[in-house]
Amino acid sequence: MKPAIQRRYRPSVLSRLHLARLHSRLVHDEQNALQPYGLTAAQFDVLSRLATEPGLNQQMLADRLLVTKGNICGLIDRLELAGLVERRNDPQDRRTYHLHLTLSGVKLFEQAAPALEEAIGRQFELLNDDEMDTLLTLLAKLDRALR
Amino acid sequence: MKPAIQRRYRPSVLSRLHLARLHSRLVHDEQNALQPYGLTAAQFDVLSRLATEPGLNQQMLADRLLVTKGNICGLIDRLELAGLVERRNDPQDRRTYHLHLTLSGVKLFEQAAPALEEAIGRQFELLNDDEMDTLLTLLAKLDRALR
DNA sequence: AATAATTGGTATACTTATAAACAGTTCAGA
DNA sequence: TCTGAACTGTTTATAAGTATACCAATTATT
Repeated sequence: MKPAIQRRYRPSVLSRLHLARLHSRLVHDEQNALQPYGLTAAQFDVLSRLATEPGLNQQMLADRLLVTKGNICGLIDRLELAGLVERRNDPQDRRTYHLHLTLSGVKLFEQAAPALEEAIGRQFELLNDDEMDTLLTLLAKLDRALR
Repeated sequence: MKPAIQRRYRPSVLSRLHLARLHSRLVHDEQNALQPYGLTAAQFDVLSRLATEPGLNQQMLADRLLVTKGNICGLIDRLELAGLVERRNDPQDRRTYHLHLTLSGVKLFEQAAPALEEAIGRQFELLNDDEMDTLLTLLAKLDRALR
Protein backbone atom coordinates (compact mmCIF):
# COMPACT_ATOMS: atom_id res chain seq x y z
CA MET A 1 0.00 0.00 0.00
CA LYS A 2 2.54 2.61 -0.97
CA PRO A 3 1.04 6.10 -0.75
CA ALA A 4 0.52 7.86 -4.06
CA ILE A 5 2.91 10.74 -4.54
CA GLN A 6 0.97 13.93 -4.01
CA ARG A 7 2.16 16.74 -6.29
CA ARG A 8 1.58 20.26 -5.09
CA TYR A 9 -0.25 21.97 -7.92
CA ARG A 10 -0.32 25.70 -8.58
CA PRO A 11 -3.75 27.25 -7.88
CA SER A 12 -4.51 27.76 -11.57
CA VAL A 13 -3.77 24.14 -12.39
CA LEU A 14 -5.79 22.99 -9.42
CA SER A 15 -8.75 25.10 -10.54
CA ARG A 16 -8.44 23.69 -14.04
CA LEU A 17 -8.41 20.11 -12.78
CA HIS A 18 -11.43 20.77 -10.61
CA LEU A 19 -13.25 22.41 -13.46
CA ALA A 20 -12.53 19.52 -15.82
CA ARG A 21 -13.76 16.94 -13.35
CA LEU A 22 -16.83 18.95 -12.50
CA HIS A 23 -17.66 19.34 -16.17
CA SER A 24 -17.26 15.63 -16.74
CA ARG A 25 -19.69 14.88 -13.91
CA LEU A 26 -22.22 17.49 -15.02
CA VAL A 27 -22.24 16.08 -18.54
CA HIS A 28 -22.68 12.56 -17.27
CA ASP A 29 -25.55 13.64 -15.09
CA GLU A 30 -27.27 15.42 -17.96
CA GLN A 31 -26.89 12.52 -20.33
CA ASN A 32 -28.88 10.53 -17.80
CA ALA A 33 -31.59 13.19 -17.68
CA LEU A 34 -31.87 13.24 -21.48
CA GLN A 35 -31.72 9.50 -22.02
CA PRO A 36 -35.48 8.94 -21.53
CA TYR A 37 -36.05 11.21 -24.51
CA GLY A 38 -33.56 9.42 -26.74
CA LEU A 39 -31.41 12.53 -27.00
CA THR A 40 -27.70 13.10 -26.48
CA ALA A 41 -26.40 16.36 -25.03
CA ALA A 42 -25.11 17.45 -28.43
CA GLN A 43 -28.47 16.75 -30.05
CA PHE A 44 -30.31 18.64 -27.33
CA ASP A 45 -28.02 21.63 -27.85
CA VAL A 46 -28.97 21.66 -31.53
CA LEU A 47 -32.69 21.46 -30.78
CA SER A 48 -32.36 24.16 -28.16
CA ARG A 49 -30.56 26.52 -30.47
CA LEU A 50 -32.96 25.92 -33.35
CA ALA A 51 -35.90 26.49 -31.01
CA THR A 52 -34.72 30.04 -30.32
CA GLU A 53 -33.17 30.75 -33.73
CA PRO A 54 -35.09 28.85 -36.38
CA GLY A 55 -33.71 29.05 -39.90
CA LEU A 56 -30.02 29.07 -38.99
CA ASN A 57 -27.72 27.53 -41.58
CA GLN A 58 -25.19 24.88 -40.63
CA GLN A 59 -22.17 27.18 -40.46
CA MET A 60 -23.96 29.64 -38.21
CA LEU A 61 -25.18 26.84 -35.99
CA ALA A 62 -21.61 25.55 -35.75
CA ASP A 63 -20.43 29.01 -34.66
CA ARG A 64 -23.10 29.20 -31.97
CA LEU A 65 -22.20 25.80 -30.55
CA LEU A 66 -18.41 26.29 -30.85
CA VAL A 67 -17.94 23.23 -33.05
CA THR A 68 -17.00 22.70 -36.69
CA LYS A 69 -19.40 22.57 -39.60
CA GLY A 70 -18.22 19.05 -40.38
CA ASN A 71 -19.49 18.01 -36.99
CA ILE A 72 -22.83 19.76 -37.50
CA CYS A 73 -23.27 18.01 -40.82
CA GLY A 74 -23.33 14.59 -39.17
CA LEU A 75 -25.43 15.77 -36.24
CA ILE A 76 -28.10 17.15 -38.56
CA ASP A 77 -28.00 13.96 -40.61
CA ARG A 78 -28.95 11.96 -37.53
CA LEU A 79 -31.55 14.44 -36.31
CA GLU A 80 -33.10 14.57 -39.78
CA LEU A 81 -33.19 10.79 -39.90
CA ALA A 82 -34.98 10.83 -36.55
CA GLY A 83 -37.49 13.31 -38.00
CA LEU A 84 -36.70 16.06 -35.50
CA VAL A 85 -35.07 18.61 -37.80
CA GLU A 86 -35.40 19.45 -41.48
CA ARG A 87 -33.16 21.11 -44.04
CA ARG A 88 -34.98 23.67 -46.18
CA ASN A 89 -33.54 25.05 -49.39
CA ASP A 90 -32.80 28.73 -49.78
CA PRO A 91 -34.14 30.01 -53.10
CA GLN A 92 -31.55 32.82 -53.10
CA ASP A 93 -28.45 30.79 -52.29
CA ARG A 94 -28.28 27.20 -53.42
CA ARG A 95 -25.24 26.41 -51.25
CA THR A 96 -27.10 26.74 -48.02
CA TYR A 97 -29.87 25.11 -45.99
CA HIS A 98 -32.14 26.68 -43.41
CA LEU A 99 -32.56 24.42 -40.41
CA HIS A 100 -35.93 24.07 -38.72
CA LEU A 101 -37.40 21.89 -36.02
CA THR A 102 -40.19 19.64 -37.24
CA LEU A 103 -43.40 19.39 -35.28
CA SER A 104 -42.14 16.34 -33.42
CA GLY A 105 -38.85 18.12 -32.90
CA VAL A 106 -40.64 20.96 -31.15
CA LYS A 107 -42.70 18.54 -29.09
CA LEU A 108 -39.71 16.51 -27.98
CA PHE A 109 -37.75 19.62 -27.09
CA GLU A 110 -40.62 20.96 -25.03
CA GLN A 111 -40.71 17.74 -23.06
CA ALA A 112 -36.96 17.36 -22.63
CA ALA A 113 -36.12 20.98 -21.78
CA PRO A 114 -37.92 21.13 -18.39
CA ALA A 115 -36.47 17.76 -17.42
CA LEU A 116 -32.98 19.00 -18.16
CA GLU A 117 -33.57 22.30 -16.39
CA GLU A 118 -34.66 20.44 -13.33
CA ALA A 119 -31.54 18.27 -13.42
CA ILE A 120 -29.38 21.38 -13.71
CA GLY A 121 -31.26 23.00 -10.86
CA ARG A 122 -30.42 20.02 -8.67
CA GLN A 123 -26.75 20.22 -9.64
CA PHE A 124 -26.51 23.78 -8.39
CA GLU A 125 -28.89 23.66 -5.48
CA LEU A 126 -26.08 23.69 -2.92
CA LEU A 127 -25.23 27.25 -3.91
CA ASN A 128 -27.19 30.16 -2.48
CA ASP A 129 -28.01 33.26 -4.51
CA ASP A 130 -24.84 35.08 -3.55
CA GLU A 131 -22.62 32.17 -4.43
CA MET A 132 -24.41 31.66 -7.72
CA ASP A 133 -23.85 35.30 -8.51
CA THR A 134 -20.17 35.10 -7.66
CA LEU A 135 -19.73 31.98 -9.76
CA LEU A 136 -21.40 33.61 -12.73
CA THR A 137 -19.17 36.66 -12.44
CA LEU A 138 -16.01 34.61 -12.27
CA LEU A 139 -16.99 32.39 -15.17
CA ALA A 140 -17.90 35.40 -17.27
CA LYS A 141 -14.56 36.98 -16.51
CA LEU A 142 -12.64 33.88 -17.56
CA ASP A 143 -14.83 33.46 -20.60
CA ARG A 144 -14.11 36.98 -21.73
CA ALA A 145 -10.38 36.41 -21.40
CA LEU A 146 -10.45 33.57 -23.89
CA ARG A 147 -12.62 35.06 -26.60
CA MET B 1 -32.20 41.28 -39.64
CA LYS B 2 -34.80 39.97 -37.24
CA PRO B 3 -33.49 39.97 -33.68
CA ALA B 4 -32.91 36.56 -32.13
CA ILE B 5 -35.44 35.76 -29.45
CA GLN B 6 -33.72 36.11 -26.09
CA ARG B 7 -34.90 33.56 -23.56
CA ARG B 8 -34.61 34.48 -19.91
CA TYR B 9 -32.67 31.66 -18.30
CA ARG B 10 -32.72 30.70 -14.68
CA PRO B 11 -29.42 31.42 -12.88
CA SER B 12 -28.50 27.75 -12.62
CA VAL B 13 -29.03 27.20 -16.33
CA LEU B 14 -27.10 30.32 -17.14
CA SER B 15 -24.21 29.17 -14.98
CA ARG B 16 -24.27 25.82 -16.68
CA LEU B 17 -24.19 27.37 -20.14
CA HIS B 18 -21.31 29.60 -19.15
CA LEU B 19 -19.45 26.71 -17.68
CA ALA B 20 -19.93 24.59 -20.80
CA ARG B 21 -18.71 27.31 -23.09
CA LEU B 22 -15.77 28.11 -20.86
CA HIS B 23 -14.80 24.45 -20.76
CA SER B 24 -14.97 24.22 -24.51
CA ARG B 25 -12.66 27.19 -24.89
CA LEU B 26 -10.21 25.94 -22.26
CA VAL B 27 -9.95 22.57 -23.97
CA HIS B 28 -9.40 24.15 -27.36
CA ASP B 29 -6.68 26.37 -25.94
CA GLU B 30 -4.92 23.45 -24.31
CA GLN B 31 -5.03 21.32 -27.43
CA ASN B 32 -3.08 24.12 -29.08
CA ALA B 33 -0.52 24.16 -26.28
CA LEU B 34 0.00 20.39 -26.53
CA GLN B 35 0.05 20.16 -30.30
CA PRO B 36 3.79 20.94 -30.65
CA TYR B 37 4.46 17.81 -28.61
CA GLY B 38 2.22 15.60 -30.71
CA LEU B 39 -0.05 14.92 -27.74
CA THR B 40 -3.80 15.19 -27.33
CA ALA B 41 -5.34 16.25 -24.03
CA ALA B 42 -6.46 12.70 -23.30
CA GLN B 43 -3.00 11.34 -23.97
CA PHE B 44 -1.42 13.99 -21.76
CA ASP B 45 -3.81 13.07 -18.97
CA VAL B 46 -2.64 9.48 -19.17
CA LEU B 47 1.04 10.44 -19.11
CA SER B 48 0.41 12.81 -16.23
CA ARG B 49 -1.34 10.20 -14.17
CA LEU B 50 1.26 7.53 -14.86
CA ALA B 51 4.01 9.97 -13.95
CA THR B 52 2.63 10.27 -10.43
CA GLU B 53 1.25 6.74 -10.08
CA PRO B 54 3.42 4.37 -12.09
CA GLY B 55 2.28 0.76 -12.25
CA LEU B 56 -1.47 1.44 -12.35
CA ASN B 57 -3.51 -1.10 -14.24
CA GLN B 58 -5.98 -0.08 -16.94
CA GLN B 59 -9.09 -0.29 -14.79
CA MET B 60 -7.56 1.81 -12.04
CA LEU B 61 -6.36 4.35 -14.57
CA ALA B 62 -9.87 4.52 -16.02
CA ASP B 63 -11.26 5.21 -12.55
CA ARG B 64 -8.77 8.01 -11.98
CA LEU B 65 -9.60 9.71 -15.28
CA LEU B 66 -13.37 9.16 -15.01
CA VAL B 67 -13.56 7.22 -18.28
CA THR B 68 -14.25 3.58 -19.17
CA LYS B 69 -11.69 0.81 -19.42
CA GLY B 70 -12.65 0.29 -23.05
CA ASN B 71 -11.53 3.82 -23.76
CA ILE B 72 -8.26 3.34 -21.88
CA CYS B 73 -7.56 0.22 -23.88
CA GLY B 74 -7.42 2.14 -27.15
CA LEU B 75 -5.57 5.07 -25.63
CA ILE B 76 -2.83 2.82 -24.29
CA ASP B 77 -2.65 1.02 -27.63
CA ARG B 78 -1.75 4.27 -29.35
CA LEU B 79 0.62 5.47 -26.63
CA GLU B 80 2.38 2.09 -26.67
CA LEU B 81 2.68 2.30 -30.45
CA ALA B 82 4.23 5.74 -30.05
CA GLY B 83 6.70 4.26 -27.57
CA LEU B 84 5.62 6.45 -24.65
CA VAL B 85 3.99 3.84 -22.40
CA GLU B 86 4.52 0.15 -21.85
CA ARG B 87 2.36 -2.68 -20.52
CA ARG B 88 4.16 -4.94 -18.08
CA ASN B 89 2.81 -8.32 -17.08
CA ASP B 90 1.97 -9.12 -13.50
CA PRO B 91 3.41 -12.50 -12.52
CA GLN B 92 0.75 -12.89 -9.81
CA ASP B 93 -2.32 -12.03 -11.88
CA ARG B 94 -2.38 -12.85 -15.56
CA ARG B 95 -5.47 -10.75 -16.20
CA THR B 96 -3.76 -7.46 -15.58
CA TYR B 97 -1.04 -5.16 -16.89
CA HIS B 98 1.02 -2.61 -15.02
CA LEU B 99 1.38 0.60 -16.98
CA HIS B 100 4.64 2.51 -16.99
CA LEU B 101 6.07 5.46 -18.87
CA THR B 102 9.03 4.62 -21.06
CA LEU B 103 12.13 6.80 -20.99
CA SER B 104 10.88 8.83 -23.93
CA GLY B 105 7.47 9.00 -22.28
CA VAL B 106 9.02 10.60 -19.22
CA LYS B 107 11.07 12.99 -21.35
CA LEU B 108 8.10 14.09 -23.44
CA PHE B 109 5.95 14.59 -20.37
CA GLU B 110 8.63 16.70 -18.71
CA GLN B 111 8.72 18.94 -21.75
CA ALA B 112 4.98 19.18 -22.28
CA ALA B 113 3.92 19.65 -18.66
CA PRO B 114 5.50 23.10 -18.13
CA ALA B 115 4.14 24.29 -21.47
CA LEU B 116 0.66 23.26 -20.49
CA GLU B 117 1.00 24.76 -17.02
CA GLU B 118 1.99 28.03 -18.58
CA ALA B 119 -1.03 27.95 -20.88
CA ILE B 120 -3.30 27.28 -17.94
CA GLY B 121 -1.66 30.07 -15.99
CA ARG B 122 -2.50 32.47 -18.79
CA GLN B 123 -6.10 31.29 -18.85
CA PHE B 124 -6.58 32.21 -15.21
CA GLU B 125 -4.32 35.25 -14.99
CA LEU B 126 -7.27 37.65 -14.86
CA LEU B 127 -8.23 36.31 -11.43
CA ASN B 128 -6.46 37.56 -8.33
CA ASP B 129 -5.67 35.33 -5.38
CA ASP B 130 -8.98 35.98 -3.65
CA GLU B 131 -11.02 35.25 -6.72
CA MET B 132 -9.06 32.09 -7.43
CA ASP B 133 -9.71 30.97 -3.89
CA THR B 134 -13.43 31.65 -4.20
CA LEU B 135 -13.63 29.81 -7.50
CA LEU B 136 -11.90 26.79 -6.04
CA THR B 137 -14.26 26.72 -3.10
CA LEU B 138 -17.34 26.91 -5.29
CA LEU B 139 -16.10 24.27 -7.70
CA ALA B 140 -15.24 21.96 -4.83
CA LYS B 141 -18.70 22.45 -3.37
CA LEU B 142 -20.40 21.58 -6.64
CA ASP B 143 -18.05 18.69 -7.21
CA ARG B 144 -18.90 17.23 -3.83
CA ALA B 145 -22.61 17.47 -4.57
CA LEU B 146 -22.28 15.23 -7.60
CA ARG B 147 -20.05 12.52 -6.22
C1' DA C 1 -16.92 39.62 -68.58
C1' DA C 2 -13.48 36.74 -66.84
C1' DT C 3 -10.98 35.37 -63.09
C1' DA C 4 -9.91 34.98 -58.22
C1' DA C 5 -11.20 34.54 -53.50
C1' DT C 6 -14.57 33.22 -50.22
C1' DT C 7 -18.28 30.54 -48.48
C1' DG C 8 -21.47 26.41 -47.39
C1' DG C 9 -21.89 21.80 -47.17
C1' DT C 10 -19.91 17.16 -47.68
C1' DA C 11 -16.48 13.26 -47.45
C1' DT C 12 -12.63 11.07 -45.25
C1' DA C 13 -9.43 9.75 -41.76
C1' DC C 14 -8.41 9.92 -37.05
C1' DT C 15 -9.13 10.42 -31.84
C1' DT C 16 -12.02 10.02 -27.98
C1' DA C 17 -15.94 8.51 -25.55
C1' DT C 18 -19.80 5.13 -24.11
C1' DA C 19 -22.21 0.71 -23.54
C1' DA C 20 -22.53 -3.99 -24.17
C1' DA C 21 -20.82 -8.45 -25.08
C1' DC C 22 -16.92 -11.60 -24.80
C1' DA C 23 -12.78 -14.47 -23.15
C1' DG C 24 -9.71 -15.60 -19.91
C1' DT C 25 -8.36 -15.42 -14.86
C1' DT C 26 -9.01 -15.39 -10.06
C1' DC C 27 -11.28 -16.56 -5.97
C1' DA C 28 -14.84 -17.88 -2.53
C1' DG C 29 -17.76 -21.36 -1.00
C1' DA C 30 -20.49 -25.61 -1.32
C1' DT D 1 -12.67 -30.01 -6.27
C1' DC D 2 -15.57 -27.72 -8.93
C1' DT D 3 -18.82 -24.34 -9.84
C1' DG D 4 -20.26 -19.72 -10.07
C1' DA D 5 -19.40 -14.94 -9.30
C1' DA D 6 -16.46 -11.19 -9.98
C1' DC D 7 -12.81 -8.99 -12.27
C1' DT D 8 -9.33 -7.45 -16.33
C1' DG D 9 -8.71 -6.34 -20.69
C1' DT D 10 -10.42 -6.53 -25.58
C1' DT D 11 -13.71 -5.94 -29.20
C1' DT D 12 -17.71 -3.98 -31.45
C1' DA D 13 -21.20 -0.58 -32.63
C1' DT D 14 -22.52 4.08 -32.18
C1' DA D 15 -21.86 9.04 -31.41
C1' DA D 16 -19.10 13.13 -31.11
C1' DG D 17 -15.41 15.81 -32.17
C1' DT D 18 -11.20 17.63 -35.10
C1' DA D 19 -8.60 18.68 -39.40
C1' DT D 20 -8.20 18.48 -44.17
C1' DA D 21 -9.45 18.44 -48.71
C1' DC D 22 -13.00 18.98 -51.98
C1' DC D 23 -17.00 20.67 -54.96
C1' DA D 24 -20.32 23.86 -56.17
C1' DA D 25 -22.07 28.35 -55.68
C1' DT D 26 -21.51 33.06 -54.63
C1' DT D 27 -19.05 37.37 -54.31
C1' DA D 28 -15.21 40.41 -55.20
C1' DT D 29 -11.60 42.08 -58.22
C1' DT D 30 -9.44 43.32 -62.16
